[in-house]
Amino acid sequence: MNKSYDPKVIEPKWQKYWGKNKLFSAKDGGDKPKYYCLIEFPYPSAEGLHVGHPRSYTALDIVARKRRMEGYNVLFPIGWDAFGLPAENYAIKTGIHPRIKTEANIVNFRRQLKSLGFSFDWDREISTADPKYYKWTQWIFLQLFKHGLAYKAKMAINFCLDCKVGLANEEVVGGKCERCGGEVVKKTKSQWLLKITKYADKLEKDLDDLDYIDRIKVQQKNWIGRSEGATIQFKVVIASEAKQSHKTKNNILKSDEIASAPMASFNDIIVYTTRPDTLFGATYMVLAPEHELVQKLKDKITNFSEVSKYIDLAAKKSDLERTELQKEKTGVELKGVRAVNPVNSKEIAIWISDYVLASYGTGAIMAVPAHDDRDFEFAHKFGLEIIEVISGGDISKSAYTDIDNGKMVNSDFLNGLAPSEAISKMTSWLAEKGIGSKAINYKLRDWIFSRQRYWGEPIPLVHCKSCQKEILDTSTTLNCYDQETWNRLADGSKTVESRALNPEEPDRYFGNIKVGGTLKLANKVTGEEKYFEVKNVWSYKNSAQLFADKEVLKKIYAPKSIPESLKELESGYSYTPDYIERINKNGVIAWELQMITPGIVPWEKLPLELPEIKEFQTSEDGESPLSKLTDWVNVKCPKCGGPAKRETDTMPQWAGSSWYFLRYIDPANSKDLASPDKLKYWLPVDWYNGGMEHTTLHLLYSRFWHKFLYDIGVVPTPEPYQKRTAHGMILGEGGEKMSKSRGNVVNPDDVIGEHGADTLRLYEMFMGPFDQAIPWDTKGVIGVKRFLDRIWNIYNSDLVKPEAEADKDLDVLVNKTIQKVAEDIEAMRFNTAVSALMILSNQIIEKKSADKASLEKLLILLSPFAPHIAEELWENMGHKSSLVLEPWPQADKSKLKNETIELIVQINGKVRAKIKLPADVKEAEALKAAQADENVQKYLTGQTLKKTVFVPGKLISFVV
RNA sequence: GCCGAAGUGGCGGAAUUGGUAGACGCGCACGACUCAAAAUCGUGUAUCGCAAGAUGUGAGAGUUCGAUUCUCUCCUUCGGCACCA
Repeated sequence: MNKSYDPKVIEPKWQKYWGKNKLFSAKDGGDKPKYYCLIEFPYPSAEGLHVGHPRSYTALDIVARKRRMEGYNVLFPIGWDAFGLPAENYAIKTGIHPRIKTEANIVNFRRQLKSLGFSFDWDREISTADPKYYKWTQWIFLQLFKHGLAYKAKMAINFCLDCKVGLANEEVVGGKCERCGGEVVKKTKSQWLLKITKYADKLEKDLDDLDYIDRIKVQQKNWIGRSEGATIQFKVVIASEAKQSHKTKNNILKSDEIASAPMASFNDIIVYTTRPDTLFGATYMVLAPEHELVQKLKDKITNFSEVSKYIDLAAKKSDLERTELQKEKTGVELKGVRAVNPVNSKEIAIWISDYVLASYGTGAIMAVPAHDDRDFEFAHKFGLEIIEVISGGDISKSAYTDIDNGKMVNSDFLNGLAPSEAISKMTSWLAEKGIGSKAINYKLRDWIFSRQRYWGEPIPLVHCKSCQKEILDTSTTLNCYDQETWNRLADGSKTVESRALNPEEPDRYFGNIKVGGTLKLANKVTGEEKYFEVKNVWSYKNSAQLFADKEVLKKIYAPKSIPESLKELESGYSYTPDYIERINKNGVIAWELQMITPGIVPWEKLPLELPEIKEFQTSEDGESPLSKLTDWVNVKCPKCGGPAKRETDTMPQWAGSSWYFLRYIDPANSKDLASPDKLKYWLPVDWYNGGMEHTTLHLLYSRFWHKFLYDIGVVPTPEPYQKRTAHGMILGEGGEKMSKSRGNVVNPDDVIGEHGADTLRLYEMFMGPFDQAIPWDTKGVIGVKRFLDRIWNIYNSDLVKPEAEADKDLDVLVNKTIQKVAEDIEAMRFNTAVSALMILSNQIIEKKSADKASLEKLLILLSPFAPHIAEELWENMGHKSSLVLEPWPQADKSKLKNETIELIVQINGKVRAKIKLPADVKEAEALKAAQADENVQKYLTGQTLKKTVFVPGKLISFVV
């Protein structure tokens, strides 16, 4: 009677049954506690489902099914991340519209997912390419735009010369075009960017309270790359030819010399450093080649042609070259100008080099070759001075970068301190003197958000020349004469204060500010300009008292809202004492500004649908295919009614997936992206599982969007996902990545066809630790199928006779299994959970008998993993209602221990005997029994017993 | 270079308040069934040894009655970032 069961019959039967009876529908409310399980919705590719999908989906399907049995109202939804490049590339090749192809792929994916028996709520299915859906993607973008978090800037992007198409970073593989293998060059284009950097601190800090696996937290933290340090101001002076030629090593300037130096103060160079303690060791400074001051100092630099040549060379290097050629440092000294180290008035050289990045910090560094590896290498190559300021290393061999050891030397008032102490002492010294301040920097960059592609959400904006002209003509200009002020003001979308910035020259930063007016901010150093709408203006004196007294504040600002800066103060932020003092002395003007881009007008009639086109190829000059549709592009400006043009860029694939989990909550809502009540009920997502590859992309992006939506009051929680786990990749049979070209792709359809969905599900859970990459093993699949066949035979043959009486040992094992399976599911140790089920079934087979209750419990425990066979056998046992509705079993704590145990007897740490004893045996009895053992006696006779160790229920250890 | 994870049979892997190393599965060997094969079932399966026994969790040291588990040093593999000052 050893039959194998036929999944082809029972699996479709139960899939139909579950669907018809809506057993997996989530209710928007009710008495049950809610539980939101989420998997990353798939991109419906032409290849169909990959075996990797079921790994993640089965795992959370198990959790969802367990939660339902535990009495939760579970939301476990599914949808389609339907915009994306492959469908568009296919369209370019074949002329078939991406929508047609994508819809066909979705049909295939839906069939495949249904054939796996996942307990999705299919009534909430969504697709990001559906205009009813992307209406809200566009709406969120417009909110970002209106809050100054979306802006356009000129950027160098990747561009494939063969395909004549702009590429995303993800589409560049090894410096070549992913599609055609052609050469990729940098091309400067105007791009939309989202200001994710504004959320850098929150994205980092809030990770602490989340239940994300450590790897994810660490990776996101690294990516955000927060570092604490200080900015330090260096004055720039003109160097005499004589001083230059002597390569003066100890040229200390007198204070009047600095004051009378011919350079204006706004040509200070500000550097960012994490090691202000080493300031006495700064022997030169380095600017990024792109640093604006290089151009500004053009007339003063005596070797400008050489400098200019270097800048051109650096600009031509691709990212690849710039990192590949990092072995050898290059650079050019700016002759004719020198910087002054503010701590000791020492005159030092200024260099430019491409090892300093324009995009990080201030684009300028102080070089401390004795205590920084890169500076050390650079100083050695160009023969620059190296001064040791921390003892403990050997700076003749390498830079000493240890921050935890060593003592400050050659550093005047820092001498003798530990570096960490020196950092805080130097930082406060700099602040006191007004030549530096504490600063925080992030590696995170703004998110390049536009694609010159067709198959994505159109960006709902209009470019209007007349609106632009109006703003340019009517705006008040505010000039910034130094970079620091610019940096403080030009951030946008926050409150900025005037006067207090520079109490001595208040008018210099003051403009004619009106609510609703437009403010033009002009950087007089670089020529850069930015425009702001003035949202609010306040003026007040003696504000320090106001900060402290909330009631007074309310009176004064009753009709208006409290400015953001004051709110921050209330919630624990603080200003430095000298800053408060300056406010007291001078009073303060505060403006709430919002960055705007002149001439760009939101298109509010959403959705802005993708127009139909026939040519999907990006144009010669890298413009979106949409730009060729003149009828669509030319519109009336929604603001002034004049002639205007649409934005033709589309959003990247990451847009739709940044908020999809919100739409599942209320998928048919046409008034809101989801109703506030339902959002309040379902959020946050309780458990989200996905791939590690999305840690710094989708996961970070969607946290950013969610935090923004929280700030504007759309969603009720500051974080979208409470718990995030990640699955490992499934590799091909040889341990290599599965790919079409290697021919090692396993198609889930084939596995299901041969062995059934339950086998595929169970195998993927059993194959190894869930979070690790693991190769596919066809033989392993067979092993799991054998297990299911054995299960089938337990219930369908005379192999096992159901007994009325429960066997005591079996009862203990059943209870142990209940506990083990439950714990393992929560900890995602699915492999050992399956193993526990195998042990239980093997035991039943060995005993050739089992009671009804035990047989039922085995089916319930198996059902989240292999739901079809479990339902079928459940029905065969005579049950009328679905197994899905059964409660999850609880282990009987009194039945977790066997009555007899094998006590291990060790002598000097070596196992010498195993004796059967009652589980609750006392030490004295155990000792007697152990000493009575023949083998033990052999080792004990003639020895003196030094010590015995007794571990109840486990072992007894003799030391002789 | 920095950050992170991990090294256990022929293979995937079990084993956490430190207490029988190798659960479970694959593979392999032998046996049963069969004319035969497949499937299935049974037995065995870390290494050396006939055995008693000894050795054994990347390497080396340490703590301990006892270490895959804790500490230190080193090696290797994988993943992420990569001149981030």
